[in-house]
Amino acid sequence: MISSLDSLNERQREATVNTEGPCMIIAGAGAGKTKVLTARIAYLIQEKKVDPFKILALTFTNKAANEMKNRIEQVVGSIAKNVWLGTFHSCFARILRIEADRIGYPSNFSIYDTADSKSLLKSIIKEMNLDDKTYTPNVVLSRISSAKNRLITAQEYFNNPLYREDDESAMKPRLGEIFVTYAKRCFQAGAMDFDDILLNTYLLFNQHLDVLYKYQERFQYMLIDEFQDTNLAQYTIIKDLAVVHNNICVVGDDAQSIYAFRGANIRNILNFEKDYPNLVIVKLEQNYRSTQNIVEAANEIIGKNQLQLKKNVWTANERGELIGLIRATTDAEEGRLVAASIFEIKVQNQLRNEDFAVLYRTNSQSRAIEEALRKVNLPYRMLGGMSFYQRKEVKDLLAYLRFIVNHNDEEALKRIINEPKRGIGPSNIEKMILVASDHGISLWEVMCNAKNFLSGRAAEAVEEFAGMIQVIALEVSKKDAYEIASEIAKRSGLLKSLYEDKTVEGLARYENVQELLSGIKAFTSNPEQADPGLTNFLQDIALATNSEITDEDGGDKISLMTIHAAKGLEFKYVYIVGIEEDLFPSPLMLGSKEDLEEERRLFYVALTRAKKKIFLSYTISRYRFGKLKQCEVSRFIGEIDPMYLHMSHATNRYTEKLNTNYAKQFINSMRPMASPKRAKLQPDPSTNIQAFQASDITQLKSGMQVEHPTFGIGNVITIELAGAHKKARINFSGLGEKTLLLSFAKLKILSSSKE
DNA sequence: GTAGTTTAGCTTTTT
DNA sequence: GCTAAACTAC
Repeated sequence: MISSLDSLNERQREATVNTEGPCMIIAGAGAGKTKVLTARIAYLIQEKKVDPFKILALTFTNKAANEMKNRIEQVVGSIAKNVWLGTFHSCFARILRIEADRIGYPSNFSIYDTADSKSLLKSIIKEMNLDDKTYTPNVVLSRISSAKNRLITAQEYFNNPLYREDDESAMKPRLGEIFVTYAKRCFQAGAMDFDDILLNTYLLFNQHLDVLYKYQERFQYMLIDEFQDTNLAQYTIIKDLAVVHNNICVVGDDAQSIYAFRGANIRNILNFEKDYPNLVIVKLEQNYRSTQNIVEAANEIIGKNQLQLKKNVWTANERGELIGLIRATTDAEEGRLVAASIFEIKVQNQLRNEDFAVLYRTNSQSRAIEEALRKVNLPYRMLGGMSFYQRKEVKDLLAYLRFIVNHNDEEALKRIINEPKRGIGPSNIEKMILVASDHGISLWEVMCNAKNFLSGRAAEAVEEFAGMIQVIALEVSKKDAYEIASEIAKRSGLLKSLYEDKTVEGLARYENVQELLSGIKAFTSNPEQADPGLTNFLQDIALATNSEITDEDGGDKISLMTIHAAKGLEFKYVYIVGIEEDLFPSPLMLGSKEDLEEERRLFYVALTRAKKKIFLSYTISRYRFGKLKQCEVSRFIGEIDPMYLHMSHATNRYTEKLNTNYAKQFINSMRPMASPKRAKLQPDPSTNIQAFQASDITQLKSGMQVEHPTFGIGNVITIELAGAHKKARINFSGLGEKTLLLSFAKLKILSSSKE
């Protein structure tokens, strides 16, 4: 018999073996949802002898997909690889690649990420001569995105007077036009954005019934993870696919629906029964993860919501410890207190770093925590945030690769045409775009014949660039992804220009590119890799966001991440930081009761990550947008019965000192002194700018006297490394303090001062 | 016209 | 705190 069935309780077993017909598993937090899902797939393969190729299992994140794949493999062996298991986006993209020609796309279509989409929208808005303040890319994209998630195409949107009225009353009457242009440009570029992957899959199935039949036939069994987070597009596609075999199993927890902002519709799970009257519902209500205190406090929070399915989450675990409250004065102190608490608990209980996690509402909160952990030498790992693949230099190299594969990829071309600088500036690009639209040919074709349209140096630069791309594009079928990537990195001059940049940030960028290259190497040299080609690599990378590369250094580390990223994970000790009214709930989510309920579900998700103990921390002041702001305790803390809470010792030491006005006083004392009146920046006539020779600024230290060609003579106050930049605060005589970015500043060192 | 600097402005969460 | 746009100098 299957070993995995043995470790299941009665309900879990029921959810596992009930394979025929529609089934909904409502799984409370920590109830063994992943366990059931994997057991179910293993059961299908081993017991029911179902061909793995005929099983489709969809998740939301790559992380969840990978974990599930590994667990199934442990039970059924390498045959597990044949299961169609992946994120909605990656599975549908796979189908779209196969069937691309049916909807007029090339099978090697590019995938635009959010940055690409916004950039394209920006240029469209500019070309249409619209005010970029009423039509901000953010607003336009979210409108387009939500339309696509509701299966509304650009044309339908444009033709429907209802949407136009909506947009007109929002003072954005031309949104429909922008949408249509955007869709056209994406199509011409052979590119899909994230939402297109869903929308086009839907259109493919609806316009080509033979294709739909093929996949309906193929997917004999379907499993959907995190069903509460599906949007209309996802739900409709699943439903269409399930028509023939009707073996659809959805797993979810309405209490953990936290993606409405991206179109998720909690009603998909609340109303699922209406679409499938003979639905079997299994509720997994026993929590195996957390202590009684945690389960009860979390239940109390989620009980405040109206929109939810009835269930009774309970646990047989010990009562456990109370929720610790940590109160700090600033975000930096919050970091210190959290780090100190982790250190103390770790030493006292002989725990590992990986038993701890720090969760926050926004990625920007990570900085203070990181600094504090670094100071006490606690190793940590950050998930999400500004991911590796979003770094400029990484995106640049990937854009080169994308463009080599797809010469129509407009956004990729925009990135690389003058990066590194090769003398093809905005006005020349403008010219070529004009020529292209006049002749009805693509920008790429213009570039290949630049001599006919441009003059002199610019034409040469363009042709050289185009020639380089052509040469390498010819090799795509002969060489693997790594060979192509390292060749283009060298020949484009990208590596060289980064190598020559000797600043701290230049060095980091160079290393990032090298890291990307070795990542590609790992991809091509993986023995299980059937297709090491560039096209395949790009398809893989486009939808793989962050986790992969960070997971490689799998040492024993504390986890730092947003609450969203923590869904599905568990830790012994969980610190939820920044429980403040202007942060969590997010002020942007207080528009409606439903929004607030989503924030409350988010809080619920955070609380239920913990096995042993939760710490909630807040501070009375916090740096935001570079300024110190006063904060209030979040309403969510007030929603927890005080019987579950206690103030931590560390906090009391600080709270003793606090009086009622302390926060205000503190902020006032921290407020930087009013900057001196800006003097008009006239170059000092005594400085001969022509002869000005900058010194090597890596030598620069605080206390030195320096000369700037424009600002004159000043004293270096501090040199600080702020993120990717190195900055110097310099007090110039007569001008006051100025902060200069050292990577650009031209400074002459006059004295090496008191060293 | 292009490259080099400085400043303004904006940040929820993710595929 | 970081990026893109605006500005300035070549």
